[in-house]
Amino acid sequence: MTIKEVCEKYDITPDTLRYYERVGVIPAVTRTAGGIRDYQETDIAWVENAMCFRDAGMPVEMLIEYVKLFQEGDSTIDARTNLLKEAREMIVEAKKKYDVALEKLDYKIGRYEIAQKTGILSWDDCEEK
Amino acid sequence: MTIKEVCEKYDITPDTLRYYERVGVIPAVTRTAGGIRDYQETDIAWVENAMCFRDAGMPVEMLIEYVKLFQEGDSTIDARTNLLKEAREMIVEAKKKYDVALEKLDYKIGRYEIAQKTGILSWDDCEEK
DNA sequence: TATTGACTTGGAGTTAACTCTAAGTTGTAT
DNA sequence: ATACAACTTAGAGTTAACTCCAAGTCAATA
Repeated sequence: MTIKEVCEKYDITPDTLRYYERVGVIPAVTRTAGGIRDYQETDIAWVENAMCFRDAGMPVEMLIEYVKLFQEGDSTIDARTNLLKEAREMIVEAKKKYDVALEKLDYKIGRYEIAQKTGILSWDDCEEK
Repeated sequence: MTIKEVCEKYDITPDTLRYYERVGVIPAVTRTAGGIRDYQETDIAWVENAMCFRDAGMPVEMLIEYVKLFQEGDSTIDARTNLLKEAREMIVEAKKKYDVALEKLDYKIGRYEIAQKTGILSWDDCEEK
């Protein structure tokens, strides 16, 4: 699979894909004899993982660390497990914050929808729930 | 309430608080005769809102836009409602991605915990669920 | 075989969101 | 009254994560 095809499949730019490889967010991608990237199953799986965790707000630094440990082999299983658990905690905490914001938003939106009918706000926009 | 007290209460730096005020993420804060910030209830509510939405990944630009509309008065109720709904959508979408990552992580962690017992990985680290 | 368009690299530039610095002011404690 | 910590501003600097650029190489087509 060419870089272009991977980009289209995952809606990502070639620059970002090359950047991920360069800094180590994903391991070195398979190349053709001429040196052109030719993504195999495994390369694509790494891309998918990277994007998934980036989308969940995990820092690039953390993904680089994981790939580095992975490449060092089985002796890093403990370290990798810890890293994954740390990542899990980060995501769980972030989700909590998203829920708080969502609750606040829903409250505000409810208020605003009432205000839209009357054309005026009969309450303090900054009030806390 | 002094800037320091607000910082301690919300675990934020004075620089960030001043930055938020400067760019308009929150409206101008109440001052003492000498020009020193003296946060009132309302000022603090704005800070709390700003932090809540920033924690949920809302861009500073969006908060600035909201405050700007708020200061323009009741004629912007529709615009503000739309902004809030857009924000809601962003958060809902982000949460979905967090859930996908969490599922992937839990699967991996489960695998790794088995591997920790044996000391080796008998599976491909990159496999997809 | 010549052209054309996609690919390559190293390195510089951009953007969002802070974070720091310098120079000066305020307010509290001796 | 004087020190001294905490506050003020404008503006510069930093960091993370891309994003772009220039100069060159590869590969499919006329």
